[in-house]
Amino acid sequence: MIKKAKSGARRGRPLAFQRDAALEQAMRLFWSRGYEATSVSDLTEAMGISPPSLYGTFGDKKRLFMEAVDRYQAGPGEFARNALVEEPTGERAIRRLLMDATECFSDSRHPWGCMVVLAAINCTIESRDVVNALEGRRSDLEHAVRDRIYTARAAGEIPANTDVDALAGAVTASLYGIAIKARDGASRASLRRIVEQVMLLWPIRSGKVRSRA
Amino acid sequence: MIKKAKSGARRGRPLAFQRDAALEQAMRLFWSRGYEATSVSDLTEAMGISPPSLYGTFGDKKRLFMEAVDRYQAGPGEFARNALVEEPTGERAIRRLLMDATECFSDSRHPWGCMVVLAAINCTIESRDVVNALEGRRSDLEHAVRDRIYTARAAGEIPANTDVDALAGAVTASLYGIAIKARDGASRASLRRIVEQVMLLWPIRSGKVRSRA
DNA sequence: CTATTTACATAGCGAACGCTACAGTAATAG
DNA sequence: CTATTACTGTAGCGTTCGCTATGTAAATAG
Repeated sequence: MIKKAKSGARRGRPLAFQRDAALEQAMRLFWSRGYEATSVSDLTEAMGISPPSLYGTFGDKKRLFMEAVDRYQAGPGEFARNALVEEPTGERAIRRLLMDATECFSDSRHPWGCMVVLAAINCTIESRDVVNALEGRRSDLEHAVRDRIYTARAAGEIPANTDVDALAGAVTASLYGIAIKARDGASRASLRRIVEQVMLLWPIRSGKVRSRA
Repeated sequence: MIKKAKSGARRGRPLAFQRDAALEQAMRLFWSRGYEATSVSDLTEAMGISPPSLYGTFGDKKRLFMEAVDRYQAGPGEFARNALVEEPTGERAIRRLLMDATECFSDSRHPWGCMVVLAAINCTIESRDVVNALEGRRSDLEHAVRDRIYTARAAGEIPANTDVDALAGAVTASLYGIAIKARDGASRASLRRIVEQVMLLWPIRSGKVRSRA
């Protein structure tokens, strides 16, 4: 087992690879293929290290995946938290969430789609931990979206009788659907137009929920 | 190799199992776990047959999966085509599509979510055929939804300047998102409310696209 | 220097993968 | 009956899976 040192000169032979760069490659592989479809030999090859180095540095395949998910959410997936926190109104926050998701999910510089949505859909029972972990991340997002819309309603931005849960559900469902469409190769322009369409759901302030024609 | 006979008395030893019932079990397994995460031994156990019987009757794992997808679309997934064909107006067709999808995807009598959306997300490169096949099915659905909305627009049900592609994209993205939420265990009631929310996107007839508040 | 610590490289573990060879069994054809 | 055809059960093929035992190399500690 390879131990970690906090700082200064570490006792033994130093790592012959950059931990961050190797983790980045693992993230990309897990992102594009998913947890179980990415084999340890796929990983070692992409990371440029041997199996004992992988296990010594990252524990095992499962912990490497979890760390890759953390890296995803702190890196390419950072847009979600930013959008919900940095925008002054609920509408701008949700619009930016969906628009930035569209940009990220269709960025040609990395795999298409959302790692949190797509990386652990098809798993055997042995990988239940991983499935539950990503399910938890999705649940966290849904709660954050709901909270942001509640805040907007409390601020009087939308009618008091707005069904916040349903609106948040529609927003996150759209996000998941956009992730799948991006994975399928949908153009960025088409995804943007979908976002514009979804944003028409945002309630008007007049206090009356729009009814059907 | 086991050959097929069209009718009448077949020459050799008869099948010791019901082909349809075995295929049904295979469909359920592929539906709940996905293509690669379902092993041939999982399949033979659930189908109650031995590997040579599976290979003799269905070809190989890939062809069995394809046939299971056909069975899914002709059975539990039949709602999609029905909704688009049987309803008199575009709005009722889309509403029924999403509502029936919600019922199907959260039906406790079979696996949650949509097989076409979820059964081949995480695959290795060797299963590219399977991935492309499901991608094609999704593309077919999107075209059908688009066509149905075009028809509605041509019939004057919605404004002539409606962005049909974007609307169809939003509908199918919602459908995919609902599939993922159902897989995650979302309640049927919450999904229904999401559908109601999404249906607020349906354009009004007055000829003026709704603007934001 | 030696001792200790840590990481690397090779090589391979047991198990599961998709799939099939082989022998036997149950039907029809004549 | 025998011959032919078709399916079944057992047993195992070669490969890959996640993971690790073993021995060596490269750093610090004293």
